[in-house]
Amino acid sequence: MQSKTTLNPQQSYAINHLGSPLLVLAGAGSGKTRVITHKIAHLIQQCGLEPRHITAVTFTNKAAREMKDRVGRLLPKNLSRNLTISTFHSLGLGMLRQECHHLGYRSGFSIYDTQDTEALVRELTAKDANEVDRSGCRWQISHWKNALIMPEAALQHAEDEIGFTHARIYARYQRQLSAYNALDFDDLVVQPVKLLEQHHDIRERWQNKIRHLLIDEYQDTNGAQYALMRLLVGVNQGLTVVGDDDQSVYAWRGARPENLARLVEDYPSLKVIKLEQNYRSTEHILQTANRLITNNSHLFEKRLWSAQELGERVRIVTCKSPEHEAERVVSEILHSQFKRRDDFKDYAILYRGNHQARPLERVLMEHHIPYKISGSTSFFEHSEVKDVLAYLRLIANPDDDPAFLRIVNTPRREIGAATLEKLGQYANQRDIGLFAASQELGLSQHLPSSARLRLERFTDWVQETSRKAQHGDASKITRSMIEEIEYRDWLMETSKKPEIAEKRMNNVVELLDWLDRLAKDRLDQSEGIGGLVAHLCLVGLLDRNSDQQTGNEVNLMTLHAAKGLEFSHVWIVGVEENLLPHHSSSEDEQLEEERRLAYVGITRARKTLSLSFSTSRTRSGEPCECEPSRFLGELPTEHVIWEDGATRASGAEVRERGKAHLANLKAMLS
DNA sequence: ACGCCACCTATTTTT
DNA sequence: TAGGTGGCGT
Repeated sequence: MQSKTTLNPQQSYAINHLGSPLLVLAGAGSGKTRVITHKIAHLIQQCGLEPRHITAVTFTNKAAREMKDRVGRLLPKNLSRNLTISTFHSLGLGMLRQECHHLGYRSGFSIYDTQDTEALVRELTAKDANEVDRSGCRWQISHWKNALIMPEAALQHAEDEIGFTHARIYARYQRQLSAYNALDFDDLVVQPVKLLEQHHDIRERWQNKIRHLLIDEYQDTNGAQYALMRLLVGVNQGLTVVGDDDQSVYAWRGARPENLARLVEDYPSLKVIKLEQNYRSTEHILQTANRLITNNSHLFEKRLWSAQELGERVRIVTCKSPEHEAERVVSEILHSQFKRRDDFKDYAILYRGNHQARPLERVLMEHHIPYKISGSTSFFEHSEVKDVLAYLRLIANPDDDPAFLRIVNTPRREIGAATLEKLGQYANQRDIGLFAASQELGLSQHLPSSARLRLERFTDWVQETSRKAQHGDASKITRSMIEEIEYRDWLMETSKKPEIAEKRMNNVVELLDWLDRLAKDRLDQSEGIGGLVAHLCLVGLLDRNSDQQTGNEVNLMTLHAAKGLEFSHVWIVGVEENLLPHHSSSEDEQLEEERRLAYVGITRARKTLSLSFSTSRTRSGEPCECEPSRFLGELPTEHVIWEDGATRASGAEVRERGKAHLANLKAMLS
């Protein structure tokens, strides 16, 4: 690891460079985050730039939070306070919150997550028979948005029947969203782009606010994000982007690594700096990575070097089956951990697809080894969390029909399908939202008076709560709201077991606690409940996981999820043809992305790296033979060593080690 | 409103 | 093979 205080010449150059846009090509483990954090500190302390004029953008909330922490440690507290360090999406949300009326949105707008947009597409295609590929359509819509292609353009350029259908759905989708006064995640970048393109004055205002923009993981930017970046960078050209084309593994979701090249064209005065010294891995590992990636075509040549010792050779292990592979890996980890006296958390097992975690998980469990699988279901997928958020959404945004429908009868209010059907028709005719429709007296003619009464009770209650929310403390009102609707009872009623109801209620309580903290943090910004909810939808509660990251557990995750992390000891399993590279990635470009994925995995390792593959596995139920990945053949023979999985650890030996470990555990407990 | 059966599909995932 | 979804029946 690089010492805390020193910077190498390239890093220093990147930090000190001012006056023209800067592209930092930062190889794996070359200290790119350090460059960004130090540059921020430098801009403030040496250049006298005010913190509020600096914005740094990352791709995940976690990365943003870590960067905030690190900058905070470099600066006196009062200086880091007004910095903006956030994701593109949060940045966009902030802009929209101030300027949404210029785009026809009303304040209190809702943010729709993936599930919400899925539901919307489902609704839009309900009558179109089941001949529409819904997930494909949603996928396509997102790609259009990421490429800044508006519905009209999509319609014009549709090439086939499917494209045409999807484009028509896209147009309706977008219309529906704006009727709901709602934005999807992609809109959080696309709409700010529209805003800045259309309004010179607003653009200048934002350019004046953001005097220096820094972007991390730049190779992951998509078309819309690139456009936003360009619009935000003003005449003073305060731009620093850091990225690595060899670690671009998100093209499949719209990332455009060619944005690196575009930068050279769009900013003639661009300065390019390469960070090539790796502080992470030993020589054998680094050279293995270097060799693999030379098989890709490159825009910028880059050669990582390390001042570290040679270390151990990279091992390639042949196994009979994924089960055998899992036993082998686990046994090796036990052995190594015992021998080196290090922690389970120093070990990571990486794989291409989530399903590969299964056999590993089973074996780890058998041996009572603590492990952590990253990428579990999000907190927000729990129905109780969605319910509460839907309440808050409706209170902030009466036009949010999906929220209305979700909660109108949850808990039960005896407002049934027939009533909602009539309500929907009425709303449709008059082109208003369901909530507005249910408040209109004219509706009485269409509904029996008992239904009318129940509906009225609900809407009156929502309106009253909404009124309270405008003045009072948002989290307190949410708490009393949960009481008023007797949500706990509803959970008791609908859950199979009381323990489950309790667990679900705990989730609700956790959400409320979060709302508390959030409201306290942002008291000065006088956000409405809508603002809080929007923020919550974006930032999520992911942070709560990192709080509990004290556990000493073996890490299991996909290669994608491993990007940006490092571990002393890394295993990559399933390094097979059709798996890595994945069978659907046969074209050159896709193959290169698969190779980068392998590269990312390899460069996560500090001290030891092992790659394994099976010679057979069951594929879609059918057993099949498999070949070692072509990438293995591309590795430098002098840095790797091939081993036969069967010879090193027999089943008996695995069990033996397992027993020893178990005895260890027992000894520790007593 | 719920549960069961049949069918379909099977990368990577953040916001 | 397994898990998820949609439709239908109680």
